[in-house]
Amino acid sequence: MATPGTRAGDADRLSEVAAALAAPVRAAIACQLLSGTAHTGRELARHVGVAPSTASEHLGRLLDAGLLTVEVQGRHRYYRLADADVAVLLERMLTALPDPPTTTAPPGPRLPAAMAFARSCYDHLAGRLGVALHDRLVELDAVRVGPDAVTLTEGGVAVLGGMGVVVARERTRPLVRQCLDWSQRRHHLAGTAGARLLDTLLERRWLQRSATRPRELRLSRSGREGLRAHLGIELP
Amino acid sequence: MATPGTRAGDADRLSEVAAALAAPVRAAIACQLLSGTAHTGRELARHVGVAPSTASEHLGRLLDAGLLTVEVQGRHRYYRLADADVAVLLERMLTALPDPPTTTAPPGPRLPAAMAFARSCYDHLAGRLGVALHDRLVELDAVRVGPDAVTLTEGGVAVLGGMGVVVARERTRPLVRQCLDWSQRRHHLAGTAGARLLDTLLERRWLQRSATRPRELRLSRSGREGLRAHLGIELP
DNA sequence: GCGACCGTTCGGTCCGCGCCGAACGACCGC
DNA sequence: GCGGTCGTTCGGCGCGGACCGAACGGTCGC
Repeated sequence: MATPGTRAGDADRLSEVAAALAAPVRAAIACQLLSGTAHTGRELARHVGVAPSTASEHLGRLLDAGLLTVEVQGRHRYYRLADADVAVLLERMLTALPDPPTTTAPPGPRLPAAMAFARSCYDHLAGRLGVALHDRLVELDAVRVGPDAVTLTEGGVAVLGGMGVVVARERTRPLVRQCLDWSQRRHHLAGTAGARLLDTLLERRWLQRSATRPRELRLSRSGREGLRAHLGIELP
Repeated sequence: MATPGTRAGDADRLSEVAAALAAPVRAAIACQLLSGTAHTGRELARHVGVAPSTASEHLGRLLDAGLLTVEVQGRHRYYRLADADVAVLLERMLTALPDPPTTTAPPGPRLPAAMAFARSCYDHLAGRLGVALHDRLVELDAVRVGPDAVTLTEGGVAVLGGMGVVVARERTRPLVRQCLDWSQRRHHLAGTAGARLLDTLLERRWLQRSATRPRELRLSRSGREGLRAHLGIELP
């Protein structure tokens, strides 16, 4: 299943790694080492602007955390990232992190209190309904979630076809893709198939756009019945 | 370019986010919120086992770091992850982090103390020197790294030719290939070109095999100068 | 061997942080 | 209005971490 359900140990390990990177000096060292090259302690100390003894302590902590490896060569000790996993982790953090420090945006238009049951996300379906559909399609093996890619199965093409959704492979984007729902923090269905699905549901009047907030969607009676008939989903 | 070249600000922001997650309590809160549901401060306090006042401080820090959003509703304050980016970041960290805490591996058969500066890997060059050569050749566009394949460019044939390395296409294997260096966590050059390169360097006495450990190589003075002259590499 | 250098360890200072209990303001239900 | 609940802020305690300079063991070059 897509939702991991983090267990206690995860949080502990997470905090360990985070603590190892919490000091600006250590974060700078890690970034420096991210180039893949090895560096001596003194080089790193000079680069981040601390005394060699201080750098040594930081390097020790990074070693303890398992983020670094040291290689002794003569009177030098070359530090490098422990392995590819660590490099991947840092890269992911660096690419994914930038939440700007939340410059005050609190007033604004005030969110509609409750997350919409169904809403559109770009050109596909999101919200609780989007997640429910995604999960059901996975359950039916219409969409198959692999370690790297998500694919639409033969059966999936048939299931969608039965609902009047015609999917044609496009050059520009994958047939199916998972999109993380901010409100649900679960995946819903994106990609060409996701877009065609939304189109069809709107055409068939299974979904209708709200007059006041065009991104919000309402499930009609026929839509509820249609989804139950075609996919076996019970909706409130 | 493969190496992203992280800048100073990156490291700072990295340490900020890391510091926000460094405390076990905060990491636990973040994991709890990763389910996507909002929680009140007291709920979170109870869940992670601290006093409400303590939780409040932690929540304040997470807010400051931009990882959380709060939504006031009556006398309750519902905390949730700030946005999908944060969820993605946490997910990535949780999936990518597991560097096991470095289970003690010190005893063992004792590696030859220091990783060889240069060593042969089958029939081509590995170790730090192998990686340096590989990187430099990529930099010079002598070797071009594509998404699927690695190719030797026209210029690359010329560069190698200038060093006396004659490469001829063979039936049995690709001209160039990348070989992952276990000690360096970087690629070095393999394939026909890699083999011919090592041959030539040995013939020219730029490299010499160690008497005691034949796979280890020593870079001679002339080798150092030759590599600087032909490839512009500065070696220690 | 003798210096020169590299890196770690040690002692010491200081700041910040995590934790709590108590007090305070905000809000709900009655 | 009045208690009860929720959450924050405030003092206060104690620990751990960050930093440095000085001292110590290893290694290289001569």
